[in-house]
Amino acid sequence: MPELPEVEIASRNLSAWTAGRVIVAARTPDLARFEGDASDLAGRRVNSWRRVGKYLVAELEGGLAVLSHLGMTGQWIADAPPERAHQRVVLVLEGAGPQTVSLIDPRRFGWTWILRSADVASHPRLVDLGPDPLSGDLDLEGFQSAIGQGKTALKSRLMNQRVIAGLGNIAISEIGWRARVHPHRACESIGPEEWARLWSATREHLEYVLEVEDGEEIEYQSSAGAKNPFVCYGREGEPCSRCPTLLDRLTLAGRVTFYCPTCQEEAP
DNA sequence: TAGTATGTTGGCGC
DNA sequence: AGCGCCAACATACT
Repeated sequence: MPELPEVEIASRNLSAWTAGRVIVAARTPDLARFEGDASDLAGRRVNSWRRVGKYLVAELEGGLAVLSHLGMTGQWIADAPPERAHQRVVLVLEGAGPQTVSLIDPRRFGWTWILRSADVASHPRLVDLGPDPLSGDLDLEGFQSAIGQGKTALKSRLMNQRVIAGLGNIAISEIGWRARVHPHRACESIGPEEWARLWSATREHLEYVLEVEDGEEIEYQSSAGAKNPFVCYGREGEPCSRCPTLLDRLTLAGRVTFYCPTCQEEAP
């Protein structure tokens, strides 16, 4: 599930659960997609967690860091019961507060790395990431210049983590619909007002999802009984909430995008 | 059973 | 060089 907002929530939760506390032991019930030596974590105090695009970074005392990516289905939760399925990494903590935090990842697309803090910024997964749309640094001008003016489809640029870091397949549908810009549009054809709408839509989408998904355990849309919180994603065949048109779907780069054929015209 | 899934990498052809 | 497309990774759910 995780796109930028879910990873941001995970970062805040992990910080609240573990900052200032000592890791007694680290267990890796499933070593898939884990690099480094888990035993290096024992005895280290957690200084902080932060988010970089869709990555989580924990800084530990002594210049060690944990880098974590949630893949498609990963989430960190506190005090997972031992019988909880799909636990891939478990950090056991000392003192008051949750006794463990666990990476739960049914589909096992997530990754965890143990590395030196000094090597985080140059890690191959992080070194080429584009600007983060939630960082205070990025504004409309920076957003537009990051995406650029080529012939490439808007969706491709927004999905490319080297262009802008953190947006995912859901965000692309939501941003396009909110901004009333078709995902197939060549970036060079997008006008100033549309750029302004795209940037506002990006911020509004991210802030909206941060609000609705805030909590200790993120609910996947695919899980039984989960309500679709999105304005457009997953709503093929439902009426657009701005006009009577039924929302449609298209595939680009192997991923489905939902859109309104009336509000989001294919040609400028 | 087949189809689908919120991510990323790497190969191929253009 | 950069893109579109595809397959791969591994699993759960409908």
